[in-house]
Amino acid sequence: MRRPNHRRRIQTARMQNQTIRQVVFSKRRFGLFKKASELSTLCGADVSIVVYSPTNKLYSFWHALVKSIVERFLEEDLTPGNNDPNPIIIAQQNANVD
Amino acid sequence: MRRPNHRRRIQTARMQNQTIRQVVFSKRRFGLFKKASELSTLCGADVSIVVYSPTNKLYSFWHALVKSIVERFLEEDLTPGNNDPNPIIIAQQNANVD
DNA sequence: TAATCTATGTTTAGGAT
DNA sequence: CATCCTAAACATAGATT
Repeated sequence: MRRPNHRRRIQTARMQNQTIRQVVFSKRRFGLFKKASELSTLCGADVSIVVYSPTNKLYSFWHALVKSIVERFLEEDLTPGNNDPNPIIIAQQNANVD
Repeated sequence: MRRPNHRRRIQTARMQNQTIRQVVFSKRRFGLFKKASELSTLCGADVSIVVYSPTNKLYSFWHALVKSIVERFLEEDLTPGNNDPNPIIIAQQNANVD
C-alpha cells in the first residue's frame, strides 16, 4: 500500500548517511541542471555549472561553450587591490540563502 | 482584491517581453543559486556557477574557491583526439531535460 | 540498486503594493 | 522598480518495485 512516511524536513547540514547522500546528490544535481537549462532557455542567459562530488567526480553543465564562458570569467580582474568597477557580483556565497 | 489569474504554463521558449524576462531572470537566478547552495551543503559537493545575462552582466556562485574549481576544470584535457579516460560528464547539455 | 511513485515541501508567474 | 502575496506548478524524500 502507498503509505509513505512523508515528513520532509529541510535539512541545513550535510547528510550523514552516505548511501542516501549519494542518491540525493544525483537527484538534486539533475534538478539543478534542469533549472539551469530553464534559466538559459527562458531568459537567454549563458549558464555554466561545474560540480565536484565529495568523491571528486566532475559533472558539468553548459549551454554555451563552457571554455569561452570560463575563460571570459577568468579574464576578469579579481585582484583585491583593483578598485576599477568590477562586473562581478558575488551572489549568495553563503548569505541570502537562509 | 487577490484574484491572481494563475495559469502558469511551462514555457519552453525564450520569453518575449523584456521586462518580464528580466524579472524572471532575477527570480530564477536566485532560485538556481539557492539550489546550488543546498546541493553543496547537503551533499558536501563543490559547486560553481557562472551566469551571463542577456545584457552580458556576470553573476557567479561558488561555495569553494571558484578559481581553484575553474582551474581544476580547465586542466582537464578536452582535446577530441584524447582517448584517455576523461572524468568529464556532460549532463543535460540540451537533452534529458525535456 | 536504479527506476518509479506520490504526498508534501518548495518555487514561481502573475498580480498587487 | 523592488518586494510581497498566493495558488498552481514543480521538485523531491522516502517508500516501493
